[in-house]
Amino acid sequence: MATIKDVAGAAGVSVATVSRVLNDNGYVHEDTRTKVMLAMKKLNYYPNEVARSLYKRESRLIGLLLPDITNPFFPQLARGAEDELQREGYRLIIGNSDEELEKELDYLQTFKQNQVAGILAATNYPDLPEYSGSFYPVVFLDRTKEGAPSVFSDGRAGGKIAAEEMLRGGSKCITLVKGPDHLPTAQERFSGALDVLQNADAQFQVMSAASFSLNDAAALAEELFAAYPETDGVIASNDIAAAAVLHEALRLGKKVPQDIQIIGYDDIPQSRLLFPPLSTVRQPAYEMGKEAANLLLHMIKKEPLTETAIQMPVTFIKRQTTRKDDDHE
Amino acid sequence: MATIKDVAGAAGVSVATVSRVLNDNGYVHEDTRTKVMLAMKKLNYYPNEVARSLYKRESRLIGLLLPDITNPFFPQLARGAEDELQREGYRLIIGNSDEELEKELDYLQTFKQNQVAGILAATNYPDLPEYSGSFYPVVFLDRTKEGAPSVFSDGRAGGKIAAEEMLRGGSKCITLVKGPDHLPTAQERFSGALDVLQNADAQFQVMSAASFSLNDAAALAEELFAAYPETDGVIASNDIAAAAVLHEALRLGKKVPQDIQIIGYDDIPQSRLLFPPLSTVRQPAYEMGKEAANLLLHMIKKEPLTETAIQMPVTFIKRQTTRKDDDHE
DNA sequence: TTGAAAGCGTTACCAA
DNA sequence: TTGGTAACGCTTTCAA
Repeated sequence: MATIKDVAGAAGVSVATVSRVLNDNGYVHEDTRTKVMLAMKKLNYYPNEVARSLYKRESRLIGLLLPDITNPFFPQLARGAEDELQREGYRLIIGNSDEELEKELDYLQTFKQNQVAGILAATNYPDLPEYSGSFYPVVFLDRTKEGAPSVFSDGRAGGKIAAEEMLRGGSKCITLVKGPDHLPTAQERFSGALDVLQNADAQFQVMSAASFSLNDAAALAEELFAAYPETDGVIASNDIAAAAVLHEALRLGKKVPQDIQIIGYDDIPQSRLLFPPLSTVRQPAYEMGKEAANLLLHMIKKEPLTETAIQMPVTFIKRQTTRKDDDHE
Repeated sequence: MATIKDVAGAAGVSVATVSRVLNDNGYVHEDTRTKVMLAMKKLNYYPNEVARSLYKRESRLIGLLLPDITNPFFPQLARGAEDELQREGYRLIIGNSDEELEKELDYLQTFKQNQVAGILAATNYPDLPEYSGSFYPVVFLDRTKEGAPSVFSDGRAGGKIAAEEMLRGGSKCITLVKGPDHLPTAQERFSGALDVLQNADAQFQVMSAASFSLNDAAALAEELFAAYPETDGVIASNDIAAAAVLHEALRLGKKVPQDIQIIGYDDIPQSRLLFPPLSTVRQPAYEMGKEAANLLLHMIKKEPLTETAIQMPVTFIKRQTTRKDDDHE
């Protein structure tokens, strides 16, 4: 690979002037500029990012920390971030933590060692000192932290909407599925729904999901109908859980949405391909990724921030696992 | 962040000896080693990867090029690779090409500028000069290239299995969905199935899918039943398409698998949550990612390779969108 | 067994 | 408007 020296040699100038044309700063005569550009073209020169990073003490890499890219919600977040970052010349180093502290710390460590320009973190441990040190800017993604830059959606509102729609459809014996205790986002949507249900004229019960994994979702769905066979409405903790519940309901011969309504959360792409297509509360994952990337970009450029905590709106996607208003039995 | 100089200062030795203990090479007295280790601990020192990379002209970063992480098949590939690379201290820089040449070249370029140690590429353009230059080792993932290291699964066998199972279930009017023309993997599974169908006592027709996107899949499913209402078996190009077909079949009031059998391809995690759970041909995506990472690791270490083209086995996952042997109408 | 110093490819300061 | 050179943090000769 050609270096700046080669270019300087070929153009008959010093590396300093090559650097100047490269970065478009300082004075450089028009003639020598073209000479240099020609040489660069001829040698197919591209600057070594590693050398740049070393000098600048900052690379054009962004660390993206995710619980698990295998969960369909996160790839969208990642894509949103990537597409945004891309345009400014930043790339992503990705790390899946599996929600394990050790893995997370390990990734954080290597992010630092690679002099990342910033970090996008969907973490369960926002209070880690690693996130408050001023090594690099951090934006929390799908998570909040008091006073820290973050992008998330309105979980309480989402939970409320789900419960309201469930009631509107006329369910009288609702099972509310509570997501993993350690996930604040899961708790928020849960408590939003709980509030509504508690003040409503409907019977309801709560079940707890151990995780968002497929296996746990399937197990939960079975338990749910075993424990509460009279359930005629399920507010699931996310779309995966909802799919599992839908699956189990159909397996038991129930008609959806006539016998039982089901509402998911997230609106992952696959949800519309379920049958019946899943009614769900949509989080704008791709846009959240974009917003977070944007915020981070501003921080990296040390531009003043107007807002530091960006809350994205949540919307109800009415498909066919819920009934119409006038569809009550 | 503490540097090697700080450590040297604190330990009262030269940076050279710190480097020696760091890399565990060359002679260093036991006493001075402990002195140095103590200093490192005290200063919470971790070597700057960027500086290392610059000197070594190789970073501990691996470029991972994917069509689209949003397609559920790829996150698994990525996780497999990540988990394997992780153990040897390598991290992933990720790039989604959307199958666009320009984006791909752009990522390849920046991978090089970041001096990646190697590249894992799920590319449609394996013949690009970028892949044959000897800048960095490359392993093709889910793709083949004559004589080049690659990890893929046996598409023809997969297609055959799908067709055989379809026939075994007794379908007589089969629609075979052909995936995008530009995807060799899609063509292979297609031609495998085609071979079987052509030599069988069954009527069949072919439909072409423009892409693997959800929207196209949904549109295709509608067209399929409009064009071939008598279809009693669909061999889909992948699980997304199969989900769409299943969806449409149920919407039309068909019984699955009694009226129509459906077979997918890939076995993405969500497929078992469909109802009825999808019968499909499984590609071991996670393992493929692992194998590819492993192969690449060997190449990076310049270890001799026994095999360079690794073909992974494909298996039929019998769930409930296909009939039993004796289940014929 | 240790240290001095060159070099990896840039950028930026200071002189010219 | 240009060039020389120190510096970024590390590794690796080469000498001592």
